Formats: sequence, structure tokens, C-alpha cells
Amino acid sequence: MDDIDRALVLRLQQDAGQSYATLGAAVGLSAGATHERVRKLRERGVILRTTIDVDPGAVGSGVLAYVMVDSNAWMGESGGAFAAIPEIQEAHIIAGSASVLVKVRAASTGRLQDVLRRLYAIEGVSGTHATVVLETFFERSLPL
Amino acid sequence: MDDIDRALVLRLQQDAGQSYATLGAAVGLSAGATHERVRKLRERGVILRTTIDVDPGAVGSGVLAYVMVDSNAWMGESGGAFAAIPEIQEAHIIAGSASVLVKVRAASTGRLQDVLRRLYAIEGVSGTHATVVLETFFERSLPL
DNA sequence: GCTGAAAGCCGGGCACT
DNA sequence: AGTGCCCGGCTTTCAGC
Repeated sequence: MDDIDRALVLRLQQDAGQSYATLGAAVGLSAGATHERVRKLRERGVILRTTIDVDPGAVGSGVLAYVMVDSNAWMGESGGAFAAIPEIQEAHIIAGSASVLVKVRAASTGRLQDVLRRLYAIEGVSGTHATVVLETFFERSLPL
Repeated sequence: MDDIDRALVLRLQQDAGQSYATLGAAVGLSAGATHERVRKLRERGVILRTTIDVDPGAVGSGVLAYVMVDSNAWMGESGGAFAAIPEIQEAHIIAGSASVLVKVRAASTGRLQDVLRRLYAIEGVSGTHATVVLETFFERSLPL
């Protein structure tokens, strides 16, 4: 993980569709060497997958909310219960007063309410505190 | 945006590197027609960009935290001030008691504290409430 | 670990339906 | 809107350094 690897990751975050020749020229390497570097970054798990960013509003997920989930039991093995709700995009165990923090994208506030109802149905969940996002300033890739 | 478009977006989220022939075979279309569909999805802004998912820990962002930012002024034009802090991955205006919610990825808790200090330096910010993530159950793509 | 070249496959365009 | 074909360019491999 030297400076060249970091430069490759940075440029691939911005555009994973460019050719290895273009990518290599930007960091002073041949296409073959660039290809080998990227292959190793994938192999080592630094690059997890190649994917697309999708506009949430265009696919019916216009409402974004974060929900603090309180519990009266250990939630450490409950990841699957949260994963079973498709509108939940992220789920984390947190330090502090609540137990779990989830990021929800739903089609409407009505559908959000539906997600909250399903959260209460999870074993051990004793309460929720939803925070609705009014406007997103930005969402961007990891710093390097 | 019919069922075929949704299937294409879903498969591209999972692997944006596959060929149009492979992609087309999975949805019952020729490579050419698939290429045209995807081109229009980009043109309409449904697909924003092709990118890579990177392991945060592997690039020195092992600590994840969400920070509620309280303010004593209208924060609607302050997006740039948050964007100027590289460790801030997301910034949203929220409904409720706090004003802004930010997602922070930092190399250590010490660096997280540094980010909090820089948040206080932003005009109008009157307080912060940080929630540190102990374990991430999952982070995944939008539902379709 | 990198270069340069060779071979095969894919992206992108076109004529036709 | 979709198919089938074609060509330039790209990915991927490999001998050599």
C-alpha cells in the first residue's frame, strides 16, 4: 500500500470504468503493471467490489432517516433480523444510550413508519428514535 | 424504468465490471440493447457513476462515528464548511433537536476528537454529540 | 516489479427490422 | 426498442529485464 496504490484507489473511486492504460498513464505505469497492482488490491481485500452509485430518488427511496434503536437485551447476534428489512441500508452496534443505529431509505414517510413497526417486532427492541433527513449536503467516498 | 432496468441496476451494483454480453444474457437481451439501456440509465441520472467499494480499515479509516451537530443559526448554507473536513463522509440537515448529522471515518479516536474540534470551529455550531460505532452489522446497496 | 508485444475479447457504432 | 455484425481498442498474458 504505497503512494501509487493510494493514487490508483483514489482514481478508481472517481471512475472505475476507465482503461488500465489511462489509469497507468496518470500514475506513471504501463497498462500491464497497473493491471497487476489493481489485481493485488482486490486480492488483499482493499478493493471489495466494482459497483455503481444510484440516485436514491430515481429508484423509489426518496426518504432518508437514521433510527436509534433501544434494546433491553444483547443485540450482538441480531444482525440478521435487521438485514431482513430491505429498507435498512446500514446497521451498526453503537456505544452510548441506544444499542443499534440503522440507516433507512424508504419510498415515503408512510413506508418509514412501516419500517419502524417492523423494528419493534425484533426480539429485544424496546424503543426507537427516528431522525428524518431534510436535505443531504453530500455523500462521498472515503478519504485517502 | 421497467423491470429490466431494475434488474440491470441490481446486477451492476453487485458487479459493475461484467461485460454487456453477460449482463444481457442474465436479463434476456443482446449486448447491444443492454448497452443502450445502461447508456440511457446514465443519461437520465439513475446511474450516477461507476466506482469501487474500499475496505475502510485497509486505508486508515478504522473508526466510524456519527455526530449530531447542534447549532444556534440556520445551517442551510454551511455545506462547504463540513465538506472541508475530509474525514466527514456524509453531512445532512435533519429534523428534530439537532441541526446537522455527519458521518465520520477517522484513523483513530484521537483523530475523531480532532474532527470534533474542527466542527466546533464552524460558524453557528453550538455543540456536538458523537456516537461511536463498535461493530458494523452490514452496509449495503439501495433496495430495488 | 516493470516493460513491451502478441492474441483474443469487448465496447461502441451501424444497417436493418 | 432490439438484433447481428464489424472494427478499433482494450484486457490479459508472457517472455525478458
